Amino acid sequence: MLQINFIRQNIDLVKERLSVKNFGDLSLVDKVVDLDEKVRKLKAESETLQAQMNAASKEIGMLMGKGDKDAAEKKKQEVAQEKISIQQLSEQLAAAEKTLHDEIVKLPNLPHISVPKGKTPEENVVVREGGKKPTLPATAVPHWDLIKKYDLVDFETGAKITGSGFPLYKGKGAKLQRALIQYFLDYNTAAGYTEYLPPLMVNEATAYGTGQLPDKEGQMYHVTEDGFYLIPTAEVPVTNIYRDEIVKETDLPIKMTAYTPCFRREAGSFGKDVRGLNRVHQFDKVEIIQLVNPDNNSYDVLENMVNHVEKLLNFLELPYRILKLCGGDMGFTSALTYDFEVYSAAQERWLEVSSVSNFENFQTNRMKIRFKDATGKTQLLHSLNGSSLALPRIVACLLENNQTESSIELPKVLHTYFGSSKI
RNA sequence: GGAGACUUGUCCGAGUGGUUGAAGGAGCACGCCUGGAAAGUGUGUAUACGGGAAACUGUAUCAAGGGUUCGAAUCCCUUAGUCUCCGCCA
Repeated sequence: MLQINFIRQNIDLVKERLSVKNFGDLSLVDKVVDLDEKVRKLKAESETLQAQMNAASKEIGMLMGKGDKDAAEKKKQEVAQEKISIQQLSEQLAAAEKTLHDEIVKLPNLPHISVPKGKTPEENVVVREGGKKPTLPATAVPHWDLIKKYDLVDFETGAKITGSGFPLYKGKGAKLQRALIQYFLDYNTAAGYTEYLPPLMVNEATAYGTGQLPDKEGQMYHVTEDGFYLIPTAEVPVTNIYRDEIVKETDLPIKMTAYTPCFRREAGSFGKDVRGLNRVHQFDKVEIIQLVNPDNNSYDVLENMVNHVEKLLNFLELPYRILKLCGGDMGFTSALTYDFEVYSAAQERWLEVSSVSNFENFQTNRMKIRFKDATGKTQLLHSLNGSSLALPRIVACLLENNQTESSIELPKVLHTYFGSSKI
């Protein structure tokens, strides 16, 4: 959520930045400013009346204390009149505040100054590429065939148990998941991230905090009986750990990592993109999250996280590229996003495996995650997060890119974790 | 799932309708004391929003929401959470 004070003081800048994100309705900015003015006016009126009433009530209390019942009764009558107008005014105020809030949450985060203009994914900018695309044997096949050949994932039985898009990992396929999760977590904790294992279902307030509600409601599985949502990413429960908290400046930065399954309805998606492990309803992911002091440049932290994920891909010996997303392709809450894609050699296409973003204070404003600075002032933190990494597409690439006639050769870092150098 | 107890500031803990944003203590910060420290001692120590150049000031907040009342931390209702016992269960 953007800060209303900031909008009020930077109307033109806000509009200009929103246009980079191709935000359609710039008049919403004016609307929000008008609503804010209305709220403030009503608030001033209402509080003045309230102050009068509080003073009168105190007087009555004092009169009662002195035993002057008649005077107290008289005062009561007077106050009773005022009470009605206070009620009316506070109803108006509450309605105005709700309207303001409903409108302001529709405004997406402002993109960072360096975000390229653009509407479609084609306009994302390739920052750099790394790794080497392999030369595959003539007999090379996509991962969904390799999965069958080595009996790693049973999609059909997964569909029988739950539905399509719920893979059942099996044997070495299951073990590879475990090995990757373990490796990613070890790699992250070695870099100073604290490991968490959060609840996989969250309540409404939590889903709202990271911005999944209200606009991405359809993306999440909803347990209506209890009002819970299955998490679409560890970002949701983990960032909310600090919701409504004021932390000490000396505790910063807060670095957290978590492995969780992720659940996504992906309503309406189908076709060749969703074959095999390319897009599923349940998948495993390890996430990294940082809450940092906004006075230190949080974009340095973003670069740092990008380098962290990039090194991981180097260790996995996968060919990758890093994209800086254009305004139109960025998420609602993000100020700057880098996507990581790995090259799936048999499918001959790039697959997104990580998305690293700086949200500045957009999420923390919603969640009221703050710290006390040196002067004793409370300030919002900046939040950042990224995947390190999402497993299914990594697995797809590991399988495809490392296939030989009779085996799949795993990168060295996984040998100990997997207990073997090949499948 | 059933029965009961409870939920106050950073923490502990008073407080059953009236100058209570909230006693007291601990912690923390600053000062005094000290050669230095401990002890002692003094002062200060929530958040949000609004007004004001500032000093300061108004409103709200005692789990959350609603109600009764001129007035609620205190009374009533609803919800959530914690604990204890029973049931069930990995």
